[in-house]
Amino acid sequence: MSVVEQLSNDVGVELERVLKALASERRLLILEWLKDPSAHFPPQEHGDPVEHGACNQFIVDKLGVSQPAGSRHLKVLVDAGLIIATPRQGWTYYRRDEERIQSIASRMAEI
Amino acid sequence: MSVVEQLSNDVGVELERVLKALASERRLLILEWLKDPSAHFPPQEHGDPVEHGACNQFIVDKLGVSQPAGSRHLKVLVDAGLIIATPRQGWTYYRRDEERIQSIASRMAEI
DNA sequence: TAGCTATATAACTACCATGTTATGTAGTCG
DNA sequence: CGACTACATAACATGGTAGTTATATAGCTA
Repeated sequence: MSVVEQLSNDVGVELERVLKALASERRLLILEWLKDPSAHFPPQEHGDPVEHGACNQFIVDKLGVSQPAGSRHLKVLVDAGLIIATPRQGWTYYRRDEERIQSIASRMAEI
Repeated sequence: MSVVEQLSNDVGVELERVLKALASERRLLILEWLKDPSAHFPPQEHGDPVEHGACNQFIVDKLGVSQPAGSRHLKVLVDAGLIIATPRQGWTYYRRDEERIQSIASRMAEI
């Protein structure tokens, strides 16, 4: 199947959006950090870093941008389906959607 | 090797640029068409479509944008290393850099 | 309830991407 | 040489991206 024909697939439809989401050094860093939250962020009092991911605040701090700017980067990644947000006890935790990321990586092999 | 560490590689250094180049429906179409120039463009009087690719004019026409707009899309792809330009007898032919594209696809598997 | 914290949203600014038309440049051909 | 063609570049308009500060919302906690 051609890349263009894939534009009618669930992933293919979103291909341009996903690529736009990935085309940012800061968002690539976020995805990298989320591969191993415990290694990149301070210990969390609530929420298991492995199960739920890292909280917004830690990510924003590490990015070195304002809280709204970091929050929007995370939203872009969520909207592209690359990460999953889990609101919990006033915090929001983010983790990679590995299945979806893998699916996108497969499509990229056919670009 | 992590994605971030790859930022010191030849491909990794360019990862953001490549993703920005790919994050455009029009440029994805160009790459798709160049997979098989003979199937997507009229016969060329000069230049072998398989060896040198399709000429600027055909691509621009098929995109349906102005000549400068199409020309710039092609330049973005060239600058990202995704296609190769071959000036010849007043025309410029473009073909995919399959080796480079494959290299990028491999890196994407580690995103 | 009152106040604190975490996150999201609004409003604004600056910059980049992409489109256009106009023009420059290089090669072809009569 | 002069006209034509192919492509690149310049100049400009416009929309989207990404940053900021200010403000709203929601959940703890005393």
